[in-house]
Order: sequence, then C-alpha cells, then structure tokens
Amino acid sequence: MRQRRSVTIRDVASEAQVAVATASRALSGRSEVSDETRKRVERAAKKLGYVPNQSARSLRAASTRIIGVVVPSMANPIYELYLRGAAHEAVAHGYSIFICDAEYDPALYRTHLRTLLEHRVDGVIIGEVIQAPSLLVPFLRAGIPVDPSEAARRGAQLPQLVRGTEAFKAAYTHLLSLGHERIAYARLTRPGIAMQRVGSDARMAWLQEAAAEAGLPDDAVVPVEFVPGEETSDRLLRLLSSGDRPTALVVTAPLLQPVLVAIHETGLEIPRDLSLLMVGDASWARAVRPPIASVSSDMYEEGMRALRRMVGRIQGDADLEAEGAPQPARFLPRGSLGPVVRLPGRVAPGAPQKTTRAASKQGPKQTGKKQK
Amino acid sequence: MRQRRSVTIRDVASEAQVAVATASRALSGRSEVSDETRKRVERAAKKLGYVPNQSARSLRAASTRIIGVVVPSMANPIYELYLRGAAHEAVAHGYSIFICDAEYDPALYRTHLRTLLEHRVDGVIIGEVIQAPSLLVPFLRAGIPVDPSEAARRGAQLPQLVRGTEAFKAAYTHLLSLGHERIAYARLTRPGIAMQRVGSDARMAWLQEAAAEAGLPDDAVVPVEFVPGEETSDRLLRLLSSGDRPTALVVTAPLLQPVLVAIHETGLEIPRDLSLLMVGDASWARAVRPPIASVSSDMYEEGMRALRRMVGRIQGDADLEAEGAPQPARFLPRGSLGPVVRLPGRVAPGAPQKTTRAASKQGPKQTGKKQK
DNA sequence: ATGAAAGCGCTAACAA
DNA sequence: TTGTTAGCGCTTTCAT
Repeated sequence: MRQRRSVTIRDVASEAQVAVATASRALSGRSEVSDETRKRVERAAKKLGYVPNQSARSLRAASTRIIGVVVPSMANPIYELYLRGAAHEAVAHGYSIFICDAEYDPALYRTHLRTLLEHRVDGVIIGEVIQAPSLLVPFLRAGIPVDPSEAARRGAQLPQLVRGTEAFKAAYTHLLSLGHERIAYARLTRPGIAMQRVGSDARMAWLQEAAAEAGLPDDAVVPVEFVPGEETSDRLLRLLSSGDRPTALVVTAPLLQPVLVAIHETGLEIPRDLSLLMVGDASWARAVRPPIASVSSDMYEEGMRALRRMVGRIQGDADLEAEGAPQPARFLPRGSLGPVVRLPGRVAPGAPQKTTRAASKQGPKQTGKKQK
Repeated sequence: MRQRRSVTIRDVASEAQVAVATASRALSGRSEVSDETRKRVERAAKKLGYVPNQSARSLRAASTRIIGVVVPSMANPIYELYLRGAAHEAVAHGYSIFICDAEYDPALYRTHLRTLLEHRVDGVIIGEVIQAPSLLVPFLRAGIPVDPSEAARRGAQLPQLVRGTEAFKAAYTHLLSLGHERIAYARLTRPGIAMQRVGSDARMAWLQEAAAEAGLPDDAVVPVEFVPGEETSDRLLRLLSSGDRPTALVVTAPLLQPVLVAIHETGLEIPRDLSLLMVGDASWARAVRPPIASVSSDMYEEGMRALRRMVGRIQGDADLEAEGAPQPARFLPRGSLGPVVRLPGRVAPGAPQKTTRAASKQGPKQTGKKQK
C-alpha cells in the first residue's frame, strides 16, 4: 500500500518508453510533442498515478506560485474577511496562498516572514505598512514584491486597510450632529513590530478635530487603549458604568465583540444609552441587534484586490495591478447610532427617560438607512 | 538593489573559505564542526544575507514540514476557530500550515487536495470524514497521513468535529422540557464531495428520537435545509412568519448569522417568541444578546488538538498523538433558550403576552447559567 | 520531434 | 574535522 518512493517523471518516461525530457514536455504541454507520444505519456502518468513534485519544480523554475499573506491577527474580523477574499482570488489566478497569523506577536511576525523567505514565495501581502520595515529588506533584495509596496509608504495616501478621510469625517460629523459630547475611542494598541499607529492615530485625530470644530472641549474624545489579550478588561466596564460615561463609543473591529459583551453586562442599551460606531468590517456585524454602524470598505473585496494587484506585479501585468487598486472606506450608518438622550430635556421620539434598562426598543427595525 | 540570483550556500562557503558541505553542517548544527569554522561560516552567512532555500531542502529531505489543512469553508465560524487553533499550534512544533478554503465547492476541494499532494506536504487535516474518500487514496499511497484517518472512519465513534451523543441528548431533553413541540432543525446541505451527512443526520435523528420519546408526533421536528450561498433565503423568513411557526430553532453554526438576521426581520424576540440552539461554535456567539446556547466543543482547542495529533503521527510520537485526542461536545445552555409562551395559558415570569414585538426583555441580563 | 545532459540548492555518504 | 561527490525531481538548453 504505502510506497515510500513516490512516482517520478522518470518512471513515467520509462513506462511510456520515452526520455524524461519528452515526458516533461508532453505533460507540461509547453513544447511540441507528437500526439502519439503525448497520449502514451499521459496514459503512463495516469496509470502510475504520477504527481509532479512542486519542490523540484520550484527549485528549477525559481518560482513557487505561492503568495504569502501575513495578517496581524486572524481573530481580527477585518483580516478574517480579507484572508477569505485573498484565498478565493488566488485560486482564480492559479496561485496558492500561504496564510500566516502573527497573533499580534512581533516575534511570530518575524518567524513567519522568515519562513516565507525560505520558501521563496513569489510575493508577500502584509496588508498595511508595518513599523519595522527592515524586516522587508530581504524581500526587496531578493526581488520579491511586497504589498503595500515600499513606494506606497512614501506616497501621499498612507497604505492602510481602512482608508479614506471623507468617510470618517462624514461618520464623525453625523455622530456629533446627534448631540454626543463625550465620545470614547477604543482601539487595540499593538506591540512593536505590528501595524503603524499613524493610521489609527489619524483616524482618531479626525474625530478630535471634528469635535473641536463643533466647539466641544479637548476632553470630549476619550481614548481607550487595549493591549491584545487584555480586551476583556474591566477598564471598559468601569468606563461604561462611571458617572460621566461617554454617550458614544467608536471601536475598531477587533474590539467589537468584547465591547458588546461589556455593554450587555452593564445593562446599557444601544443606541438609547450608547451609540456605537465600528471602524472596520466584520462578517457578523449585521447579525446583532441593532446592526452596527461602521466606517469601512468591504474587506473580503479588499482581500481579493490585494491578491489581484500582487499577481499583476508578479506577472508584470500593469492592468491587472491597476484592477486591484484599493477602495476607500464608506460610512454605513445603521441602527447603532442614535441621538443623545439628555436626562431632563427632550428625548428621542418614543424613547423613555428611565435611566436603567427599560422597556422600549428604539427603532432597530428600519435597517440602517442614513438617518441624518 | 534587486539581485536576481539569490545567495546560496555555495556563496557562503566560498566567502568562509570552506566546502559547501562544511557550510551546510555549520549552519544546520546537526554535525560536528569546529567552533572556529562555525563562526566563520555564520559570519559569512550573515554578511551575505543567506537564507536557505526550502524547495531545495524539501527536495533533498523528502519532507516539507508543512501540514495542509483543508476546511469546507472558512466562512463557517467553526472552521474559522479551528484554523486559528491549528495555525497557533503549528508554530509551536516548528511546522507551517497550508490553509485551503474549499468554499463548499467540490471542484475546489479537488484542486486543493491536488495542490497539497504536489507540494508533498507531510500531512493533511480535513477535519471530518469526506464523502469522496477516493480523493484521499493518493495520500495514503504516498504514505502521507490524513486526519481523521481512514482507520477512524471504520471505528465506532464517527470522526466529526462536533461529536458526543450525551451533550446532544442533554440539549434536546432540555429543549423539550421547556415545552417546545415544534422544533425546526436548520442546516446546510453541502454538495457531493463535502462532509458526510451521516453526522448531521445523526444529530438530527437524536432530536427526533427525543421528541418521539416525549410523546410528540413525527412532524414535531421540521428539517430545513440550505444550500451554501442560499443562506439568506426567504424560506427561513416564511417559516418564521407562518402561522404554525416553530417555537424553537436548532441551527448549525454557519447558519447562525443569516438566521439571526431573519429573526430580526420578522420581529421575533429570543427567547420569548423563539428559542435558539446552535450546533457548533462561533467566536461571536457571546456577543449577541441574548447569548446563544450551543452544543459544541471548543473549536480553537480542537484545531490545536488536530494539529498536535498530526505532528504526533508524522513524527511517530504516540504520546503526542494521544494528547491530541478530540474532546466531546458539551451542552452550553444560555439565554437563547426559554420556555414556550402559550397564547392563553401560563407564561414565563415577567414576560408579557403581546404577540408582536413588544416592550419587555426577558432575562438576558443574567448571562446564561444553566437554567434547567 | 526526440534524446542526452546540465544544473537549480541542498544534504548525506563516503573519503581523507 | 573537513572535502569530494552523488543525487533528490524537474525543466531546459543543446544536439540529433
């Protein structure tokens, strides 16, 4: 049953009574071989159950048809979608992808990049600019393309997964127009090697700017930072149950789940007691009630695009590369955003004034059309 | 900047003024080399930026230290967790994993298995028994272990990801004890090649048995089947809004999201109008309100275990293989299960009798302790 | 159209 | 301890 030595092209050749070179040509179809011979070789290959050895092929061809995709964390719903998109698109182009989960761990990041280098992948997708560009030098030296490219790093538009100033400004303006004057901005702060904070900082800065423009004091925006693994912290619970708790919360996608749990535990109701805006995408964002408003592009789509432009770069196909251009984020207002309910004053239509958990459910039925 | 030809061990050897074999020995550390030489070689390697070529190594060693993991769908929350667990554990053992998403597509399944075969992976994890075992024959012939093994297929315990009769019986008994007399069982029916239906069928059969034992009629359990991609079907909506709609719904994990959306659209409230039980695990199952009861083992953990026992098999380490034994599912009762509210009769404490969506929120505050 | 042979980068056997 | 050499399986000259 088990045969240690596997069937090689040599075996096929001798079975078909031809030279190995002929067998190779017949099977790869890249060269002229007589129909007669081709059939004989194919029959022999099938009979013996021949399966070409990729290691040998790669060694010879100096190309693996593998694209490495390193994500900061597969647990981050953004990257979960991103990976699926990339995986799907890869097959369409005849590539395999090598998925690496860095688990927000700099050491693991290094390990994975090294592995990809040893495997001589044809390209590497890292999604966003990382803080330690020196890790990418070996790839550049070996002529292995990296996405986003080093060139992009110096461009005007910072290569981030969730990008696009307009959408953020629209979302924040909307939030402020609902009367929120105390807004928490919760995000993961990843250690050393990982993503550039500059992107995340910019997204938060825009909120601060918008708040300032609206005449709110400096402390209107409250940054709350979590270290990966610490997401289930009591800090969030304390923030949400404190006297001067925020009336709106902006969370990055990986924090959505722990934040929702914390909100449930404090008994707050969305959006009556707290408005929620997510930065980024999650496959299940529409499965919770009310559906969560977000600023994001479609991350599955972005994964596909990243792969497409990588294939374009590898194959020197500028059109394909252009087809893979990333899309800007959009603001998707949904039921999780609502007006501030002030203690004595006017309240949202239909919402009661009781402070603890209470009866009414404010409008989660109309599924999120822009309600500005 | 870009150098086409990458640095080989030959270059290192000549830089260090030794033979290639010596350089190899010095770098791999598997053989005796003088300290002096080792240092020289290491220095040379670092100076030149040498990175060993895995293709060459694999070709030589007839081992890739890669384990292939093929999942029916990465969109299925069970496998999302499973993959993350496997990916995490792989690193600990010095293996890489090759993740393949079959997207419930038989053709893609074939393609991926073929690719793994060509790459001569050291082992393949497919999670559950597949319907087309003939696809695995090439692996067996090549001596590449597959998990679950062919042997397991013939064993008493069917190798399924969610396994364990007791947990299911406990869950179903609980459900029936809450007074449910019409229970829908919603699941995906995958095309040809994919998972054995036998497991899914058994799990449903247990529900039917339990119903029969409880004296309910044959049609107490309503099977509802979905084809992947059709999840958001109107069928579910019709079922949920019909006059004799079920009072309880059992769903497999990949259907949880579309089912929740459908439930929201019909305005039904969980668990007052409908009890919900999930078969399988999802990372976000606790993020929705009320939290979803489930029958499952920890799928992240199961992914780790699968990888562990595969490494055990590859390395002939029976202890490690035993450590990776799968765990049976457990019943996790949570807030999504509640008693049937009969129209005129007695109702759950605190719940009103209004039929459409209404005010009260029934007990989602105490986060799902066993309420039997 | 086919065959012979070189060589991709590495490791292991054998020699020295 | 170190060097020489063969060969893993494949593709691709170059020759016929």
